Amino acid sequence: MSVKKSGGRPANEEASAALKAAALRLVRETGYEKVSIAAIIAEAGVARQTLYNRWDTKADLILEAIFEATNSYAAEPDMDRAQDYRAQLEDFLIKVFEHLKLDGATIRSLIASSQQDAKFHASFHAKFVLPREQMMTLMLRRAQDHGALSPARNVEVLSTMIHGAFWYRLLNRGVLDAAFAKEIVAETFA
Amino acid sequence: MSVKKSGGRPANEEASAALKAAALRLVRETGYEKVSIAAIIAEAGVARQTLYNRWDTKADLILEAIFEATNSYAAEPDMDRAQDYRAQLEDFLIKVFEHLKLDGATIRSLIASSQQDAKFHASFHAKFVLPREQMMTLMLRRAQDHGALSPARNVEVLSTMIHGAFWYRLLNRGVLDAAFAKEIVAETFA
DNA sequence: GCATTTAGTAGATCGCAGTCTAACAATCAA
DNA sequence: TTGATTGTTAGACTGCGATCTACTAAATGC
Repeated sequence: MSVKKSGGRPANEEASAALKAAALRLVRETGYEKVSIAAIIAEAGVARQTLYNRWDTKADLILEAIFEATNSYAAEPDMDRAQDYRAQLEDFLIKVFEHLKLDGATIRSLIASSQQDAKFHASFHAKFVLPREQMMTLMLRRAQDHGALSPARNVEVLSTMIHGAFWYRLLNRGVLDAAFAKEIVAETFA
Repeated sequence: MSVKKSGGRPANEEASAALKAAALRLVRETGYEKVSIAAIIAEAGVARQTLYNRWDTKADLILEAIFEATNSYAAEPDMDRAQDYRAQLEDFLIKVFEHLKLDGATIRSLIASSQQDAKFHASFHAKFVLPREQMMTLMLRRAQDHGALSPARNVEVLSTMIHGAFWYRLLNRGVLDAAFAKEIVAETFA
């Protein structure tokens, strides 16, 4: 994929980096909707078309910028505590909520954008949504395998309910804090 | 509120009705994003400003159109079955999912719009989201009061998880069918 | 060199939501 | 009847994301 046939001017990687950095800075500072393409390319010192050579939409650019900057937040949960599955889930949720304090508003906007553009939805779902959902399902399945969760429970549905709970709070500007994480865990293992 | 001080030309109620009808028809037929204000006012045979005299945004108009047309779908669940709380919740979810087959795409777009406009979010939340959430909480509390659900459960959190589950599926283009309703109910009463 | 290919630049253009303007219409109060 | 008030109309205008155009720049292979 993306095989170069022959020569041609090489893409300027600094331009991509500058665009991502500008986009990230401006979006965190000003908010997704208020940042214009004009502002991003001005800040990056790059032509409009150069941006559109690399990304199809504003949402694509900002997804990649956020994604690169925060990949670590989707990290595999701590395996040292594999003995306590409740605590593991709680830690995971608290870490996710912590990240959302910084980028929650932007992620809300990306979710919104994904509702308006099927191509972007596919990319957002594959890069962002699905991996987190699978990680959650995996954690629940492990808890189930070790007897911490009844074998009768449907871990996929449970994962959707947990994930859904904080999407719902995020999209409705509800509070996402450690107390909510605890409450979700309590209901999950009830 | 909305007290008229004196005279002035009375607002043409037919124009409002025509706008709502045009908006509803076009949105269901063509999709939220693809319908332009120009198309709506052309179909309604009304001036642009007349629309903006009544609604602040496209989202406001379409919310009201959808809301009026489908108020019945948020109806109180069947009280004849008050003896079986699991079945009551399942029926409720199945009814909601049934409605989403018709207007799910539009509601996804309204959720997206509400992420981009704080004023619209407040109105959407008050008119659409909160009533449904409260109805769910009420159903769960009744089940709890009658011993169908453990008194240890947190019904607000449970309600968020149930509601969140189908928001999550809706926003991620997942399947919303009777089987999913059954699965949610099973996990809730597990 | 020179043709070919791919990128970058600057700026015009398009489509659409939302605002503004100016003229006209319908109502009430005096 | 006249003035004040509010609504409707048609259309210009603004702002922004996205596309398109024409030109320039940097690489490759012969």
